[in-house]
Amino acid sequence: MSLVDESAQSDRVRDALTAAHLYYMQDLTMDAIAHELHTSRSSVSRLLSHARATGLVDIQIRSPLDAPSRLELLIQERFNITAHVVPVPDHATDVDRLERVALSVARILGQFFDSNMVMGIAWGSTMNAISRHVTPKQTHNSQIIQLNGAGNHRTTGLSYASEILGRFGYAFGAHVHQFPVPAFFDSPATKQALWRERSVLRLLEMQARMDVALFGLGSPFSEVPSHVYAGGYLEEGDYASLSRASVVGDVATVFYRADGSTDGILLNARGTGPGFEVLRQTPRRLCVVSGQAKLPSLRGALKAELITDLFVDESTARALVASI
Amino acid sequence: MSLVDESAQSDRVRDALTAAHLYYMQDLTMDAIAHELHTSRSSVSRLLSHARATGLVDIQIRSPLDAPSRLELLIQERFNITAHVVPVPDHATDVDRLERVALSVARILGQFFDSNMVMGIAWGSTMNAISRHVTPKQTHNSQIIQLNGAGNHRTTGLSYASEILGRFGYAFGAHVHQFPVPAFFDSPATKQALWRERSVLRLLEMQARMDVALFGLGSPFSEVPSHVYAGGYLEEGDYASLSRASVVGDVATVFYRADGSTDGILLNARGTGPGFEVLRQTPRRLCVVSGQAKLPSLRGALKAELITDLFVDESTARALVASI
DNA sequence: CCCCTCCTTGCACGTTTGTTCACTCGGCTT
DNA sequence: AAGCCGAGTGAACAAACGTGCAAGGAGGGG
Repeated sequence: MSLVDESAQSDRVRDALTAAHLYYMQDLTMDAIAHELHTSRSSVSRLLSHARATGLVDIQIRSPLDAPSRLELLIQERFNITAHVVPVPDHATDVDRLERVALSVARILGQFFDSNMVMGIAWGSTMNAISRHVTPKQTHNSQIIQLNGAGNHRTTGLSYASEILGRFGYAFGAHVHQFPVPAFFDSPATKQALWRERSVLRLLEMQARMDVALFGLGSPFSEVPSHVYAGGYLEEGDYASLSRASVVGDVATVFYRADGSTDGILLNARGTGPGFEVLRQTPRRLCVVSGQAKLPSLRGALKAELITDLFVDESTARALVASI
Repeated sequence: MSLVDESAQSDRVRDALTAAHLYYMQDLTMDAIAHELHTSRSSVSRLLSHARATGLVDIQIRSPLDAPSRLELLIQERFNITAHVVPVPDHATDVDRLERVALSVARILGQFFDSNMVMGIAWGSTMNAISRHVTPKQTHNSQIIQLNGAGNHRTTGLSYASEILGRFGYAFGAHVHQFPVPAFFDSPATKQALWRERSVLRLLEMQARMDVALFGLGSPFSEVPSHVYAGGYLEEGDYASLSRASVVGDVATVFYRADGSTDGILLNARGTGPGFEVLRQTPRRLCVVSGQAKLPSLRGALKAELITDLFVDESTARALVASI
């Protein structure tokens, strides 16, 4: 980028800031702003879009604390976590549902992440959807780390996962640390060997002291399988083994049962995600769920105490509390 | 308010919250929201207005830190305070100017005030303008206290000042503590006597430990005199005395000279505002200035180190840094 | 030096939003 | 019991807004 571009850039930012001020603080119309800024109304409209898209304008919704929705209260009481229920009409399709929850999360994420923090991020269709909408927020000295490997026997998986991570990193101005290993090793021994490599150890150490974790849930046996299950990461035998072990879901390729337990699930010895004892040390663990298909998986994750903040669509939330 | 009204109220708030979510987080159109909420588009428009007006939706503008305006930087460097420059076109009238600065301050004030805080507030045309626009924000156990008396020889001044204070108190859900004394006593002895009353002492103690002070500036000898000077609070002789003492302005009826000094200004023995040594103990001291007429007054207040955060219109800001 | 490309601009149009007005529906009074 | 009052509603209109498009301009490469 040339010097000229740079100063044009900062001009643009300054104009956007001024426009935002005039629009959101002083309630001028875009017309009036256009006049003050000596440009056209359309340009002001675009400036304001830009200001919103780049996080110069930050719009938050704050419940008066005494009025979180009934559902949020119920979930809070029953599971001792903070719930953020996303209103989605009951007749919405699962795709809509995911998209709308993801959009909401993307907008609110900045409230959980700040300078000098480390955020761990999984990958999958939910994370992908979120990543495409994250509202930027400038931070310093913050890190985004990949929670689990993404390669399979066909590709190194780098592009998909790294695109996702990259978008988060870009939005927050954070360093991105990829985890260049397969999602599942073919043999536990290989994993153990790699887990002694210094480059991997460095990453594991960062995981151990991260401030925020962001993840969706996998649900291997629902009709709408998650990315891991559709993408060729697992084979027939693996499925059978998961089924035998009564697995109901996974978080970052670590599988668990309905009661939240993980002991004796063979596949976990080959998976690359952080063990739950590591995850549970993380102060804030944001879980994003949409669609009732993930309900069993969600129940298990709650049992395992993996979640501190749950983002969930309204009807799934209702189902969660309905079914004692 | 009846029980029915109350629940209708909370229904309204819940709807407003949902609408705000759908509009600001999920980018639906009002039409779509109307459909989901089973109401008309107009109602949604009103719901959203309501949500904004009551602070359910909070819109902030955050400079990327590396790009505060040139003016803000200059002021910061030269006076060691935080400046918030409000963009106002140069050809605006002084009334416009005041109104627009006040609106901006009203919108941003919530960022400086929170639960369990004590905020001291002066009164005058600036405060009046701000009070008519404050965006509500619910707080608990917070207090608003009046910085100086408001009576004159004709009225007790309670209604004017208490309307102002009342609006702030209502917006923040804060207790309001009025200061039922005249702006200036006729004799210093009366002031000293009252200053030993327990009710007054209680107020002075609160002033001494307030967290935020909010005030405008008076400028006795400019063409556009402030409320105190127009309202019959002072008499001919007082003016002469101020003039002899080279007074350039006042903060909450405490007068000062261009160099920030107050010693030997007789009127201060009869005024009721907090002494500067008290004010300077307050962690955040927000000063709102609009119009170049107040420039000398502003310079004096800066010399006296009364200000930690300055809100000022663009052209006055420019004049402030231009003139060295 | 010219041309090509990419980015930005303002206009024109269609869409979205704010607001006025007439109306309805409880609650309270006479 | 009738009637009045105020709050809230949707329809209709007017204002404000977003966006596709063609034109213009700056930068880089041939």
